[in-house]
Amino acid sequence: MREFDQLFKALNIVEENLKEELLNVGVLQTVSANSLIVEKHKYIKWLALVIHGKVRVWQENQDRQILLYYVNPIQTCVLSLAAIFKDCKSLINAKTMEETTIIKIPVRHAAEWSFTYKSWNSFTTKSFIHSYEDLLYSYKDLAFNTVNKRLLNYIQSSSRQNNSPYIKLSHSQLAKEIGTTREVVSKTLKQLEHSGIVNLSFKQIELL
Amino acid sequence: MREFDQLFKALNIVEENLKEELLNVGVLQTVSANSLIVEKHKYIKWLALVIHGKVRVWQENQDRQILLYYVNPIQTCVLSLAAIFKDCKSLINAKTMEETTIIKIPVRHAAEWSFTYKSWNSFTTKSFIHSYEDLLYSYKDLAFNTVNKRLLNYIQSSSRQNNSPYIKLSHSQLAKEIGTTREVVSKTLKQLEHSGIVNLSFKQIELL
DNA sequence: TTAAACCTGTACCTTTTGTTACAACTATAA
DNA sequence: TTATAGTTGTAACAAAAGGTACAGGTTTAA
Repeated sequence: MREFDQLFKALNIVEENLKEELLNVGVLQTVSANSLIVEKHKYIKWLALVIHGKVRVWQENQDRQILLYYVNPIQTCVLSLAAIFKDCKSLINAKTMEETTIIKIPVRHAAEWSFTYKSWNSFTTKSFIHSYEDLLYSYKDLAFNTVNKRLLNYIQSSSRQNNSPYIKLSHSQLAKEIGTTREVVSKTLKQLEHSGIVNLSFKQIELL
Repeated sequence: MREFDQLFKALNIVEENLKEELLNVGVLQTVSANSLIVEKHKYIKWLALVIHGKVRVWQENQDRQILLYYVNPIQTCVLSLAAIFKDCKSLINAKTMEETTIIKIPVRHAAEWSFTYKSWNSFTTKSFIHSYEDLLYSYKDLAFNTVNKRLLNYIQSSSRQNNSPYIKLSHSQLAKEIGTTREVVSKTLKQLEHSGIVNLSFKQIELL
């Protein structure tokens, strides 16, 4: 299975026993775009590891949303990880952004392995730490920066990550990334355009 | 050593080898009130476990602050934990609120043990999860609630935790808990008082 | 080609939050 | 007792963010 080999390589899994266990209990699955794969308040039964594709993880409140993070290939949703160990309900939502290939692992195994296999332990620990620090950064951003600054931060980091000056999102999508409303994003983007920082066009922002 | 026994009990440490290692490398220390024990941008060399006392952990930006959490006895600062595994600089600040007894453990041991000892693995994992979920809650609160609501949330949870209707903090201290300014807290508290939700007196808020 | 759905811009207004400036109050230690 | 350091209250204003309403643009698919 090519996908499992990719997984082993990405997570630096060298233990033959762990490879075998993963092949035994892991379920390879392709999920179409825009599928809710983790839902708030529901129990998590599987740990999903993304092989190809992209998953968006967010929190919501009525009609507003705020992004937590994206899960890119060979990462995992740390919220799933948390739920494994606590056997509790999800605090977040996760949806595929495009057709996504995942390997699903029943939660109880994922918990056991963190003690049995060094590479798995290292993977779960790193996932937690990375997610925690990421959230810490977002928290500070939200606490001390204005929408203007947060929007610019988002655009800059998005541009950096995609290695492109073009951000292909509508204003309402952007609003749901940074936790505000569409109108505020439209106004703020116009300000940024007048300041010569971005160029605006239909469903696209160019970072100058 | 009474303090070490308390630690073993609180963390459900049963492995004799781990107990021995902790006794060997752990350093028992009493820190006076208002000491900075973790400083932003500095390397973390010790993992501190609080036995008695209380430690405040926060983020800051110029003259503003926002609380992350308090470390109460037999918990640990998860930020220290994170730094252990990454050998990196602290993203936060931590200060003792009162005279505090801690057991300090050199970071490299804390990392090794998470694979060697089941109870240690369980402790570190639970610490991460708890901290992550806590931060997730705070993030959502900050993203979607007004100062009024966040202040009330803070007062209510503080009252619940201390099992007392009295919150003994000045307005400027409260401002540094919820990430705003003193004037805003004063005004908001007055609103809450007029609504019959609290009684205000010098350095004290009574939750009705 | 046309309807429907979604996107963008913006005027106007409200609410929330932050800032400045001052006056008065309280606790504490010399 | 009295200075002093910190606390509280608040008016007046400014800036940031949110809400309403509507006009007009773009895309897509029937």
